[in-house]
Amino acid sequence: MSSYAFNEIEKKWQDHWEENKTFRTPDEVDTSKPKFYVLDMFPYPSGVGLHVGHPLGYIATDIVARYKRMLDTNVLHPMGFDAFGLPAEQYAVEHGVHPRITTDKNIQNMLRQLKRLGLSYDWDRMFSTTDTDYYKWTQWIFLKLFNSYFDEQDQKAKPISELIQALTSGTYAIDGEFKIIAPNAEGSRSWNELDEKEQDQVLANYRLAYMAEVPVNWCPGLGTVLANEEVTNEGRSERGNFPVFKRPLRQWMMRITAFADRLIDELDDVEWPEPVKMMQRNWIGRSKGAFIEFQVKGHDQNIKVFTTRPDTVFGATYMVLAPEHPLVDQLTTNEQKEKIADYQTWAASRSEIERLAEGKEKTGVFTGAYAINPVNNTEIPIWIADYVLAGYGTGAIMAVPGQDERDWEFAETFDLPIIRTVQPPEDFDGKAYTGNGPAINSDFLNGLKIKEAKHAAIEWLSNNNTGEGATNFKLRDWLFSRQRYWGEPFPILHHPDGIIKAIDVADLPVTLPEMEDFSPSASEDPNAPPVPPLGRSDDSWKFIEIDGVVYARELNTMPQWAGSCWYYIRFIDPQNANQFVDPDKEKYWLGENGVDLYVGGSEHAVLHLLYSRFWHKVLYDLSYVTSKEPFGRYFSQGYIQAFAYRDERGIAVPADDVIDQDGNPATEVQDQNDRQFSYKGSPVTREYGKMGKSLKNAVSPDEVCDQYGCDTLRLYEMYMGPLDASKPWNTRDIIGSSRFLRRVWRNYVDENTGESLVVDAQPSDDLLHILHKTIKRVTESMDRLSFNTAIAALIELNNALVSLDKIPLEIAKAFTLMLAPLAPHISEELWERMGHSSSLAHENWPKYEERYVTESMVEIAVQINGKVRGTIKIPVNAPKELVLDTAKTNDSVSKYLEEKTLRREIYVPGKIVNLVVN
RNA sequence: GCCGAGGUGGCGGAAUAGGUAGACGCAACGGACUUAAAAUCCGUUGUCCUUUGGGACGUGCGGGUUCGAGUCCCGCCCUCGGUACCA
Repeated sequence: MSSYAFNEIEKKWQDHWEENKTFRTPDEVDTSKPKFYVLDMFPYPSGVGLHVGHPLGYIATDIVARYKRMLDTNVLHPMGFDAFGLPAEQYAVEHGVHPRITTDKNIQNMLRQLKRLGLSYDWDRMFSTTDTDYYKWTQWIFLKLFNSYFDEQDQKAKPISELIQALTSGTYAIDGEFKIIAPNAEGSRSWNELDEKEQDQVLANYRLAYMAEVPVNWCPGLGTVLANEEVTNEGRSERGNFPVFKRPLRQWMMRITAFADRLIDELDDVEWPEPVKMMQRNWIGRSKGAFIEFQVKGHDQNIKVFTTRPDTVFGATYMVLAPEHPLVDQLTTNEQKEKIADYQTWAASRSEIERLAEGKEKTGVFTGAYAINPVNNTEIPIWIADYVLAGYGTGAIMAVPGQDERDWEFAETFDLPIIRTVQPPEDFDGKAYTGNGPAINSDFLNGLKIKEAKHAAIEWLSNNNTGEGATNFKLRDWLFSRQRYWGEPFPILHHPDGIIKAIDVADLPVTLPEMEDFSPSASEDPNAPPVPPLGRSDDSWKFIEIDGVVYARELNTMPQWAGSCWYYIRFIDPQNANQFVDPDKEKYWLGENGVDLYVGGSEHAVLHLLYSRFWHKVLYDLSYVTSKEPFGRYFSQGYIQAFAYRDERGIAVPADDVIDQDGNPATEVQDQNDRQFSYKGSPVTREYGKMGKSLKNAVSPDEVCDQYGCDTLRLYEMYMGPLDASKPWNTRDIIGSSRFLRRVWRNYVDENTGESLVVDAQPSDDLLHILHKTIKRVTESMDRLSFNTAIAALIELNNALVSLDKIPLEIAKAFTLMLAPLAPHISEELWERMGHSSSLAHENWPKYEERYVTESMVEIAVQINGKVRGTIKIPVNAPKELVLDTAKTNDSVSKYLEEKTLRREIYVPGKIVNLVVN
């Protein structure tokens, strides 16, 4: 017997690849050859290991890597672990086990699972973001950011030393808010007049990594900041139900907003799915408009607003400040104080999503103060309302109900005046009119179209010193610190007088201290200063004496994003102890376009990809990398979804143990409609969602490998549908991929004798046609990552071989090579059995010959009035007249032409004939 | 709410420039082989009507453009991803 023994075969070839380092990309490659850098989003090593959803992208990139190697390309295909993160830390808090122990254990398990899938990674390049050798360089990059500023003139990052130089030499002066202004400006001071602390404040306003007070969800009961999604509607923590307060905290920030224009504009240069580019553009949210200053009646202060519609300024009938706006307290009149304070408290407890939701009841409170509209000196009331967010624009708006729907709703609710300043069309019967039209009720703007009116308004405002044209972004600076233990420590020291000192590059890495208790310090007092876990570390770590000054270490850590922001660079040169990457290697592997193919889940479409691009651009400006963009081509994969079941209490139960009314396992009847499901005798309800731990519907790749082998698993996952679509896991369908491979095996190997069925004989002409058409189909499918259709083509070719007693060598070889990227183990085995002594990993991909791909006759459909009534076979190059005659005289067509008038004849060569009659 | 994607047989999906809807696989049904079962091989399989020939309908719902629409346009419904501290 010599049936398809996938267990032995897969073990044999995985060992072979490992022993021979088949997929090792040497440190020095032949750089005259083209390169292909294909990368996965590396996983977080979770305790439950991989489920079958994880490898979806990994299998796809592996196929590409193997395919590219067969096209004589240098391939870089690495893998690692994004191993800082909350679960290991949470486990440490609860069980006192050091996160490193948990993390290492999980990595070992996931590594075993990944290797079992036959993925052709260069494992010698593997690392984790938690390796000190790696995070040393994460800290190094952080220092580059800290020591850089954004030069507005040149639109690029530069070393802050250049700015200091310019300041010292008196090129600029400093204003009262520690911002740089023209020299000798009124009320300015020169840099050299400032003390060290003041100078530090100036630089903080320009560094790309800086500290600032920002409002966050502070949960003193947990001693940490929470994500919006971790806060309940009642304003309490999901975990533990502690109260949560919106409170300003001094946090590390990244000045990503400085790069907003480039992050939008340079998207044009990358080959990414258009929807992802769209999401990034919308996220950055560039809008052109104007800042306008409104004087407050009886106060010195002005209120600055951003508006995209400066043309409607005559229609500004009231103003709205965000409840958190710093001027609210000063402006509010005594009678209104209590109401305002109540409203502020209420608004602080609401999530941003709730606050922006349209269609809900508008809420707000009058401050009692009035502003003066600069264009007509009208007094307009100042309100606060939660539909204005502190973080967007200036946190204040001029409300123009005539041209803005939300303002109209608000004005109606509170009976505020509405003035139209754009003439709606006569048949317009809506409320706010946002369309185009001539300006009305607008003095010097009257009659102008929106675009002209905007220009005119901005010109008037600048001439009168009450405003200026401006571009505003929705994008906010990136909040970069976390109150956690299991993250990269900041290479930062705090001087007792508040000055921030960067640790010397030579003293990197700053390693995490050993600790027993990893929890942050909780408190009942919402105003108590936060004490992150590192605050519990030994004083010998927390304090460091330099030149007689005792500095305190920064106690926050970096977010998980930090490690994943640049790992694609480190893979190029992972062991380099002297540099974050060797410049020559970087130049070859990233080149002009960066990573050649990056595959990952669409949930990363905005944040991770945006943060990475930002860091990359800084490194590019500082001449550390050669490509403007990190990822030249990006592909979003879909999710594997699965059915999940909940009991009467709404708790998810293990999907594996759910049965239907006839006792069948639920997983076998999931696509039938008339099933009632139960778990341990009690009825359960069914839902559908992303496979994972929380829904208890995860399927481990180990199970499938045990039962069918990983070649089958690989094929099944790719055959489920297009890579970018989400699709349901259906265990029952796996058998189809398994049958295909067994059928392949039997075409090559006599199961009774073990003899090869491959013979060196001339294939029939028919078979050559099928072969070459298949090569064409598979090659084209591979090039567009359409592996499901590549597999379908191979199945068809294989089915055509089933009826043969022996298969010709030419066909057998080409078929094996095409199957190899998809199902590499069985392919290597068959290749060896055809007499080859080395791996097929670097064999040449088959090429098709045009003469076998084209047919002499083609079948086309004949339509009458757009309905197919028959088909005809015609020579490929038949002249139109002949085709139309053949069509009209065809038996099943001609009867539709009787007693009718032929009005029109359409012939699309090779496709269709359509005869229009009546 | 906002931004983005999707909806095609009993199920997963195919149809790359608007041109024969349902390739390929699963399930189901019929047959061959077998003492039997499994495995394997051959065939049928969108729905409805029809005696055969065939006909009508059909890509979430409602409209539209076109000789021709799964594909393009307008309006709706539902599902999924993101919404900045999950990453």
